Amino acid sequence: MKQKILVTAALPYANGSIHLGHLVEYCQTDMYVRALKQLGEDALFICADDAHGTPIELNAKKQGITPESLVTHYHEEHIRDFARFDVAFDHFSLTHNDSNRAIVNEVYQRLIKAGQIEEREIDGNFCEHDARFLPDRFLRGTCPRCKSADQYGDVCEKCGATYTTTEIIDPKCSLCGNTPVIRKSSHLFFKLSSAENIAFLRSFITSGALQPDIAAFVKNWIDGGEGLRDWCITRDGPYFGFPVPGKPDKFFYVWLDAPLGYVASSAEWAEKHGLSLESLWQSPNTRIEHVIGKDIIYFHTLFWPAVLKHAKMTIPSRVHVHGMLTINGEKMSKSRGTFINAAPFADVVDAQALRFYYACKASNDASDLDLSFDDFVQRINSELVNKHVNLFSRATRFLQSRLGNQLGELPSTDDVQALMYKTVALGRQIETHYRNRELSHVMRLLGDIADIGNEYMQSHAPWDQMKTDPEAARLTCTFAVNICHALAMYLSPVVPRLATAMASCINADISRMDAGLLFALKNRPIGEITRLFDRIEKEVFDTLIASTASAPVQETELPEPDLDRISIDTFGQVKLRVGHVLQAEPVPKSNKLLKLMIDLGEKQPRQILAGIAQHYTPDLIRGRKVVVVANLHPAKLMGLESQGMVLAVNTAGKLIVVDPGQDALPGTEVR
RNA sequence: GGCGAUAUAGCUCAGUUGGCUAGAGCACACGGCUCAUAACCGUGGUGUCCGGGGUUCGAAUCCCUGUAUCGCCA
Repeated sequence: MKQKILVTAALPYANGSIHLGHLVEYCQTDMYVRALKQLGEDALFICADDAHGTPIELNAKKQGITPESLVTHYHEEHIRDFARFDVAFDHFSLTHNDSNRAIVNEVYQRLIKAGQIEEREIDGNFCEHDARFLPDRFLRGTCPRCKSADQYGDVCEKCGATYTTTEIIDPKCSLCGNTPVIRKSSHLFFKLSSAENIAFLRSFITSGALQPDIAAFVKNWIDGGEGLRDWCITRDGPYFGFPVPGKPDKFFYVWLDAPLGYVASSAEWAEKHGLSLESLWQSPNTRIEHVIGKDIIYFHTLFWPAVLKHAKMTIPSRVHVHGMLTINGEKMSKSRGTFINAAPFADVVDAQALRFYYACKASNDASDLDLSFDDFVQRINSELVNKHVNLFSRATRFLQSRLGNQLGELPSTDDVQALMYKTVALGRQIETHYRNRELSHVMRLLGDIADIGNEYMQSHAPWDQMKTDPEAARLTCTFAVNICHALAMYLSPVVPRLATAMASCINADISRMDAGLLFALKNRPIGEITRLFDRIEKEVFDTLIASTASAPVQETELPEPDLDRISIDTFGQVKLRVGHVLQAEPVPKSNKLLKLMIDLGEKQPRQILAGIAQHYTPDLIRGRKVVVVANLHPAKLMGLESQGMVLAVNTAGKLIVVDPGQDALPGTEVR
């Protein structure tokens, strides 16, 4: 019985639209699976939408809809978007359904049986205002190590310290801003750090399932620093997820049920095809391959194989990690308009062009892939259109316009024999590269095949042959058409619609990828010739970026209340100037305000009130250089006009006036 | 801060276990062709292979170190 290859792509989160970054993974994996199938492998492409977790729950709440209708909305949208990009899953499910619920409960029972689950009581931050425990992301506070303010509940972005949500100083709920209280709550832990599991994971990462550099990377997590911790697999309600049987108000953590979505989606496919789930996930005859981005290595190389092992399911043969997408060399950015969703892209550019481009640039390692607009336009126009499509066009149209649409024999000369041999050899290499996911190598060799056709046309010049020997011209074009057959065959996983159109024009079969089937087109008519692909105008990206940049943000992003990005222009509207404090005196009846006269390099010093009296005496501030917001509307405080604002840092309740240094000249702009 | 990756022609990148004079595409220049979606073919490279040190008969490749850029941090 033939081995089955079950390939998965990571589950997209049903809380937003598919964008070009997602598509790197789905397009590449789709090309890989299509190639496997055409090579005669029994391959399956399985995926699902990831429906659970706090961000979805909160986003739904914000929009006044149920989480179910939110994820259904995105699920339907994702299906439409994937179809436009020819991403052809064998099955695409949603993790919030009964089949996944059944799998999760079953695996939970198996983990308990295997002695891998332990209940422990832990401290958590509970917000009484919102009546909920606050996960890391919904807690902000001051880093206990470097004292940077306004950091996440688990890690400091300034100094990189990691800590627990109970260690952070001055915690605040990022939903309502109130101070949470510490409450105990009991949770279930998967015993990831046991000696047994660590030994297993060590063998897993060296089993060949991971690229070598990824294996080294993961090994650091196991052996380095703090080592592995046990993994908390539950969350307190309210939480959008599956309830834990027998544990009121506890839910399974999304990262437990999401990867099990691979299994549940497989189960749905199996049922549709009259097969058992066991034949897919509990059979040595099935090879499991995951394709993931490097952002989720942790879950797929540690938790996931360990969970599968104790659930007595098949350990992945391969966890293939790819890099992230950058655009014009930088991370995708909403303010630069390069955060491009799938649908608007497909509205202005044939989606196959993106597949072609990604194939050209795809490496087999985890290095990032850059989409440069200039490079994209150049590559599509010069390689796809000028080289491949144009070869097709020149060969077929010559036959059509001058030779009655009829193919002849293949030339029997030695040079043609050699070229056929070379083409078949290139085809064999391409087949190997497809199996190894070396798509950029595929594309390079494909270019070599097109060169053979173009060079042959050029050197044999059928337009000259026509003058003396029309049948010789027919042979020349017949050879070129057979080269086009090779192009269509090997392009078909990458640009399936284009390849199918090419094949049907020349009545060629490309359902199987096999170099042995080439050079079979002779002595028969070719079909109707159509224009296959148009060049891309560089300007489409200008309009795409303009529309993306100006479009209102449709869906709510994860709550990041203090991280709203502004443009450089917005920042430029704030005029910050160096000021010299000439006079300082207390404001009567105020214990917070000081009245300052500040020289901003203008004709008259300005009167500015600063709320720093509890931290600075007049003597302490007088004579110092400060930073002032110079273009604030004047305001009246305690009956006195303030013509600006002095900048100060609030560090754990203590104010420190921002100091530009005594050498700074009054009036100098601060940027 | 920790860990990792990358650095090769104007641009995008190949370069397998160290091994001839370091390659390809694009761009550019010149020449050819006119079937083709102004496409195609040919010719053209003075590249501190990021800097510095080391191992070696021999280093783009291996080791150390420095710099820059990028990524990840449950």
